[in-house]
Amino acid sequence: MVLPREFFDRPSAKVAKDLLGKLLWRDTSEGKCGGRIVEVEAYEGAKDSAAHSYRGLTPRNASMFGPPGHAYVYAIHSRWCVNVVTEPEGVPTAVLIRAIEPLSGLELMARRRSESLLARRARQAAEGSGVFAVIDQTILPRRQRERLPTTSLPMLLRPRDLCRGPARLCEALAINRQQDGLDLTLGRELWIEEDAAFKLTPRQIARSPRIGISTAQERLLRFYIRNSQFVSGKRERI
DNA sequence: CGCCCGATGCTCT
DNA sequence: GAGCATCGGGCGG
Repeated sequence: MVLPREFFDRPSAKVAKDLLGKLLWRDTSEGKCGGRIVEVEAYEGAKDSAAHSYRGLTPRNASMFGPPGHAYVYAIHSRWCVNVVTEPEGVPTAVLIRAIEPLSGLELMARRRSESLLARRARQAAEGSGVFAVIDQTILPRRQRERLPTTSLPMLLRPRDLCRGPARLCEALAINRQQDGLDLTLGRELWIEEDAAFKLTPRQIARSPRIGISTAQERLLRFYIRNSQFVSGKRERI
C-alpha cells in the first residue's frame, strides 16, 4: 500500500520514526529499484535552528512550505539529498531520508553509483584538481605510488555502500532537483510503501543527535534501525 | 579502524 | 564571500 497523505500530515518526529522499515521505491525509464528505510532525520521548521526553513521561505526550501507527502530535494556539496515534507501546508517541516537497505534493482543502483564515481574521478583528472590525475593514460590517485587503486570500485559498490548516506541514496536512485516537489502519494516515479510483513519493536529503534549539523545538537531527531548494517554514521557496537 | 582534508557548486547574506 | 543536513581518499595507529 502506498503511504497516503495523512501519514505525512503529522509531527515530523513521529513521521520519521514511523518511516523506519517502510519501502522506498523509485521507477524510471531505466527500471525499478528500492529498499527498506533504515535511517531518517526530522527537521522541525521554525522552531529548529538546524532546519533549512528556520529563517523562512526561500527559493531553495519552498517545497518544505508546501503540502505534506511531497519531496524536498536540495543540493549540498554538489550532491543531492531527499526529504519528505510533513505536517500541514505552511508548516515547513520534513524528514531527511539518510539510508535504505537496498532490496531490489541492485545492479541498476550499482551502475548509477559507479558511473557517478567514475565521472567525478575523470573530471578531477581532466581539471588537474583533487586526488585523481591521468597517469599512463589511466585515472589514478595523484599520489599513488604503486599505481594500483587502493579503493576499488567493487569495494565501494558492495550492497552495503550503495545507499548508506543521503547523497549516495540519491545517486543510486537517480534523484535530483527534478524530483523536488514531486508528490510521493501517487505511486509513480517515487513513493513509499507499507511492508505489512515487517515489524519493528521499540527496542529495535534507536535515536541520536542528527549528523553533520552544528546547531541544535542536543535534539535527538535522528532515528535508525539499531541492528542494521545499512545505516550511515556511527552505530553502537552490536 | 578513526581522523583529517579537499572537492565542488549552489544558496543566501 | 561564506557556509553547507556529504563523500571518498590518504594516512596513522
